[in-house]
Amino acid sequence: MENRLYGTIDRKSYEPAYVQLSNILRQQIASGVYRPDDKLPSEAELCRHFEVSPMTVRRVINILSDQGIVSTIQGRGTYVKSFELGNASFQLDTLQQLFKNEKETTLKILEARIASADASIADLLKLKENDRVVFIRRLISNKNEPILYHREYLIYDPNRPLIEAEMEVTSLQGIFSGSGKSGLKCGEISISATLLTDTDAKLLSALPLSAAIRLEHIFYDFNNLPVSWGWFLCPGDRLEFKAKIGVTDQ
Amino acid sequence: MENRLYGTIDRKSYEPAYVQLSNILRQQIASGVYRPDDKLPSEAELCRHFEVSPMTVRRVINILSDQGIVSTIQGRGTYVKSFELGNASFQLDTLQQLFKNEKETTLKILEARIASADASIADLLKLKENDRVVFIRRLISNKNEPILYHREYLIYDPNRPLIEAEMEVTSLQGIFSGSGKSGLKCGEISISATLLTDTDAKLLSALPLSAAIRLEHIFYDFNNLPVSWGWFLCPGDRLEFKAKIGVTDQ
DNA sequence: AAGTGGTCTAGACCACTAT
DNA sequence: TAGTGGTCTAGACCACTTT
Repeated sequence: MENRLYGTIDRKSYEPAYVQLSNILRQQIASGVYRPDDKLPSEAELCRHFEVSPMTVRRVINILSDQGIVSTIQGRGTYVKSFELGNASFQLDTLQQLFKNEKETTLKILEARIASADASIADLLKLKENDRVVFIRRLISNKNEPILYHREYLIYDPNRPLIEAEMEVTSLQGIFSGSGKSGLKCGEISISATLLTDTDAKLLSALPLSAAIRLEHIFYDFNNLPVSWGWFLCPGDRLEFKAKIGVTDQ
Repeated sequence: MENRLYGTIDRKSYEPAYVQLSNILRQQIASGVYRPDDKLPSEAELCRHFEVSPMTVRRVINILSDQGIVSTIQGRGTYVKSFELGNASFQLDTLQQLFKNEKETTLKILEARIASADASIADLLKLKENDRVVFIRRLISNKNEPILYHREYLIYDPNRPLIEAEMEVTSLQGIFSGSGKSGLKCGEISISATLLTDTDAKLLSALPLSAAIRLEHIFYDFNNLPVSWGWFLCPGDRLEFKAKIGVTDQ
């Protein structure tokens, strides 16, 4: 094959060799030196040209493979992938970043009380009907514009002081850190679209009959028991979740 | 420290040592042997106990770190992380899977014609106003229920036969593979909530004034020029994007 | 000084694919 | 048989943190 290898690794750089090499290859793919379905040079060739050990090249290929940029076939070679829509991933850290500017983001507890579980909540939290639950409503605003409205049902734990601690919460993490003193292990979140009710729209200073993103969540403790169920509402125009896809030459 | 290490690696297993070890550690974390903020045994200890080389242990720690389960601090140790909401990621492969059952999923081209770009489209696709673009409307249905309505504006390329090839497309990938014969390099996608217009609602057999997920996309070729801009609409109740978060003991 | 994570080497052996 | 990716070793050296 013709030699399309170029670039060298600066051993004096603070950047590790594997970072440099993966950047070199990613840029060559992004700039079209290697096109989708092209075969990359073999690992042995990469070792020789860039004067690194097999393990280092292996690491680089794994990184590119994890990023969905190349795929490997044992015995055949490493090939450039064309991007797939399904690889796009939306990160919730957009939400998290709301809380970075603490002074601009405020969290207000609208309501916090002990209630009794109706059939659907009992089912979700694996309780009996009429068992006690904690019901909390929160409003999160940025620069005095309400952005998120959160409703949550928590397993009631008489040993846990609940409301006081919540008042100071200024991070999204903090909202849930109080839930269940044994700690949360995992959870599921789903995203959907919904129509705001009149009362919800008023709370969020949104127009009646406007659309909103709904983020529903359920969290489990280390005994795999549900601890919290609830959902966030966010008016369609106040928050945007973005995803990048494909190779970027940064 | 007390010795909480247990489990062994089966060298005869078809599963590589690094997979076995990362599963062992993940399960111990999931089952509460190591709790959030706990320190894992040092890499040297793991080497000794599981009788593997430092590189193998390193690889395992990197995997767990990539999965957001542990974090490492040089000179101090490896610690179990409590899960962060911001780590949740929604994958679009939910969409992709629609097309897995080819017989149940159909794609209908509602319209495909050459149009002239208005100001906003010219701006997005980096054209001049009134330049020619290809406008396509598609309806994607599952078991005869419409699920996605797609509108797309493509750079017009007189050398490319457009419509014929599109008719046979039965994958989400295929929708875009025709766009720009030089191939697509990357793109951006954003997700938001919107209200369906009356005509859109009719097309999607949805109630008027119902909410929908809107996925807007723009794709670029290897010259970093925009090739395609458009959006999908999906009624709020027909498709759900889910994310898992935290440690799962699978 | 001792312990920790982080990078890297120069090989070995294996499984798979092509010819 | 030769070439490819995949796993793994048994060290080395470095940077950082703790004591």
